Amino acid sequence: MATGETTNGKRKGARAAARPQADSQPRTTRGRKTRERLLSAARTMFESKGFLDTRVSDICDEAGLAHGTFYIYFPTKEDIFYTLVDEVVADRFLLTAVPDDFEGNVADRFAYTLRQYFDEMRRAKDFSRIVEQVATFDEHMRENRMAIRRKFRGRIQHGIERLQQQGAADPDISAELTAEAMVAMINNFAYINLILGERDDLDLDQVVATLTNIWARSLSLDIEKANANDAKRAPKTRKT
Amino acid sequence: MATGETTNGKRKGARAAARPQADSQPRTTRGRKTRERLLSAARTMFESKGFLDTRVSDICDEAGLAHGTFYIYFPTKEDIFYTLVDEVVADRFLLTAVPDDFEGNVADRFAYTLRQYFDEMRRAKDFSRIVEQVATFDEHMRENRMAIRRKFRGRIQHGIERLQQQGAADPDISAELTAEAMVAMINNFAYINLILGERDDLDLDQVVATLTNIWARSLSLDIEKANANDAKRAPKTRKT
Amino acid sequence: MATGETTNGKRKGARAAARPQADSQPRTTRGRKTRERLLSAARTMFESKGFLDTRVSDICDEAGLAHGTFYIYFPTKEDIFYTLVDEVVADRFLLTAVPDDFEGNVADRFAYTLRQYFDEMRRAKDFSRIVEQVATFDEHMRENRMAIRRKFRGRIQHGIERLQQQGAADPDISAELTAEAMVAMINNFAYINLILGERDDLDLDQVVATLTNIWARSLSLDIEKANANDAKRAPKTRKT
Amino acid sequence: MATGETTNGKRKGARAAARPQADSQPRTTRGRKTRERLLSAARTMFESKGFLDTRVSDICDEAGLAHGTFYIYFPTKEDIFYTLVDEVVADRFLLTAVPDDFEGNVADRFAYTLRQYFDEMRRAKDFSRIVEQVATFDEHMRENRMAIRRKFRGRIQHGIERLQQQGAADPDISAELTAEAMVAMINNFAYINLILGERDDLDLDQVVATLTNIWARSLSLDIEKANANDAKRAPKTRKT
DNA sequence: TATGAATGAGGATTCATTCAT
DNA sequence: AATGAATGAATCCTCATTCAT
Repeated sequence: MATGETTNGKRKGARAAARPQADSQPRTTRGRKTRERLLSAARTMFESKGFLDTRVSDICDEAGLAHGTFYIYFPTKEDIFYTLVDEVVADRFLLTAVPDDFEGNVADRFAYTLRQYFDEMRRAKDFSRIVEQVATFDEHMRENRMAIRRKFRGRIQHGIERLQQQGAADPDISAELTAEAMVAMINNFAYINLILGERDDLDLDQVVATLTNIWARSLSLDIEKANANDAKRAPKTRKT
Repeated sequence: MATGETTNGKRKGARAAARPQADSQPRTTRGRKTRERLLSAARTMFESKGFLDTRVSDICDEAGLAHGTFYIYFPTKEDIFYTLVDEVVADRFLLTAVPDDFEGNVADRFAYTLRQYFDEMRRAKDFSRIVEQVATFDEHMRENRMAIRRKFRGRIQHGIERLQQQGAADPDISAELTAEAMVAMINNFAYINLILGERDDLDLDQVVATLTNIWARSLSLDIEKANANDAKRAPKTRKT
Repeated sequence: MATGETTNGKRKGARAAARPQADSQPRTTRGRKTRERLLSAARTMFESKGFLDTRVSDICDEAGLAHGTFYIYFPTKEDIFYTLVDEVVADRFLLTAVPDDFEGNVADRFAYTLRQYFDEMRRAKDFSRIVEQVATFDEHMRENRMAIRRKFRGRIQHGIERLQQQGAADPDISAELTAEAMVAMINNFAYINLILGERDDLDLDQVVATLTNIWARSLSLDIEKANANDAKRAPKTRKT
Repeated sequence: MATGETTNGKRKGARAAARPQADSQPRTTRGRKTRERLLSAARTMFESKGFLDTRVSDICDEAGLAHGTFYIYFPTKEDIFYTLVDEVVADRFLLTAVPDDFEGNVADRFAYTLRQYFDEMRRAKDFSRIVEQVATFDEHMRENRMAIRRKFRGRIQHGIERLQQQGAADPDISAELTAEAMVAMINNFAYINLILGERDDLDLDQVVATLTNIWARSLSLDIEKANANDAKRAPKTRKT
């Protein structure tokens, strides 16, 4: 025992020490499967009981594994949650990209993106609710959410600025604040109505049309001008 | 998290047994003062540590009272929180009412309300954050929040419908969905920017102007027509 | 929850946070009694099972208290041990002081001190064994032991130096190394024979005589000269 | 700590069930090498983290082997430690033997032995510290230590008795107690100063001289007489 | 009312050891 | 022989809540 070691050494030392190999990638197929089982069970439990009410043992029970097994793969409950988020949510932003061969004007594109986003939210409804929950007390998760939001806002802001440059949108409005407002509107609309499911009877087509309309009007969007520019910018998508 | 779940589950099995008189109004002056001290201490602690991290003993320590004293006044930690919410947040909705003698058109009125709301949010910034946190896992709190939101949305929706009837707003838009979108926009804008303080440098005047503009444009608001009607409806505010 | 709070907040935060009031002095008689019961039970358990094998719950069971009660009074098992050591061992050094009216020469004084020390070791035999155990892995305890040892050695060294100045001891030996050797001899003799009880049949009188003799001879002590000086130094003890 | 207790109790209830062939000598070269790697890794870990803080998995990691491999060679952590002790410490006693052709009187011989012992202690400083640690809670180890000590003491006692018979040492002192005291002095001096390294600046030559002097004086050793006898006893070392 | 001591269910985590491959 | 996944008993510690005074 190195002089200057921790006090007791037995428990304390062990506890403080770097976690063994937890979170390491399993080396065998069996291990990989077990890890998957844990992730799947964790998602099930988080979605049904929430993050706070889910115990590590709940996850293990659900996965049909001993308690100790959990710690071979994940150091804490937080970690398995982060991993889930990365796998489930991370690429959500990418999903909303408009395909290259998309046919339609700038408003159609906005509507398309919106629809993608809403569909994804509906799909991952339960998990998304938990993500929001965790973000209210977990700094790490909050930052994660904010980063995605900033990206999202940046994209909208950038779109507005381009339209302004094209003379297709009111040059006097603040692209930044308007974008911020649009993100707030979209996110919260989805959270309240799709995730919390406050109103299950919503017609998503109508919703998308309404929000797209708000967006267009708030910019005083001139679709003709925008279209003209679009055509010039990406002629390849127009090739017969 | 199954809707209707307990708050956080930690003490699930805890004795929910016969509580003496907890939560009853204290009969003596001294008792009333103690209750106030607890409420004040609770708010301080909730705001600084969050709901989950605040222990009943933290509240008592902050209030300079023995742990047991707490239960004379409140049966659980949740209860003191609800009480606080009722006292702090309850009348938030009322605060946004436009005074009778308000001078200005319908957009000014919207802007005024918005400003009131934002100011209040800024004022109760810390507490509001905790309310949002609790609403993500506490059914009771969530319902509370939704009720306020529904009221808020109803007011906006009603306003839109009236403007439509007056021929001052596009009759083809869905007043309901548009109102829902506006509430989402306003609430989330305030939450992210004022409560979480993502951007502390915001010029509230500009924000209010931007959001009001979005609202107006999304309705294709015709202020002249709206004004005319307003004048007829409430001539008393125009007297002098 | 202050922005920038810890990650999860629920468990982690709590665990990392400053322990509540543990280790505070109990305010009531009942509390003081309970603390005493815990200390007494801890000593019993430590002595019978050793430090490592004693569980906090063992102590509580022995004391007839609930597990949680322990943590009202002591933050960890280490702490209750330190407290015990302070109460049981701390003044061991003082115990070996020779009384003011002691009759006898310098060798008698040495023998007296030795006897005191041995008696005390025998008395606290079981606890002393545990102290030695803990000192092998607990830095805090080790330092505690070393400090006492340094004091002890200092006293012996000082005694040798004085005798050398008086011309009563060989001036050519290293007072420091000789003192160190004497302490090693005394401590280890006591540890092996009295604490571990390797040989229960020891005649302490003979042991004290033997060790005193070794000490005297190793200094080439001249008792006559030492006595003469002693008489001069402390005539009051000689006043008939 | 009840004598005969398990080492540390942690895994008391652990399955002490049928161990396959553990501890058997490996039959292949590869097996022998693996066993060596484990022993070497174990020593490294024990020396750096102490016995209690060293996990079986630490040893395996250090050895670059899978955790399961350990149990092919050693049934428990204790066992690999005992094996190490046997290999590292066992012959320590032998090392202190004075060579046949040693030139010098009886005090020189004592000094030589002492020096050998101190050198060896310094060499195996880290491991020795751990051995002392384990001896405080492991009955098996304690007995091991005591056996060595008894041998050591026996040798010194025997030496004293012979000198007394030769008329070279005070016949009135207890050879047994004096020997016990000398062993205590030597062991503890080495433990505190060489193993714990309380004082790193020690001049070993001076230390050996001082302790040898103490030994000689405590016997009232008459070197001349002792030499004379020595010469008679072992004339062969004088041949040439 | 107020106090503060006592309770004990509850959950996280570790790690020696076994086992299937 | 070697691997590394799986096990689960064991222990620590917290804190909401009750109770005796």
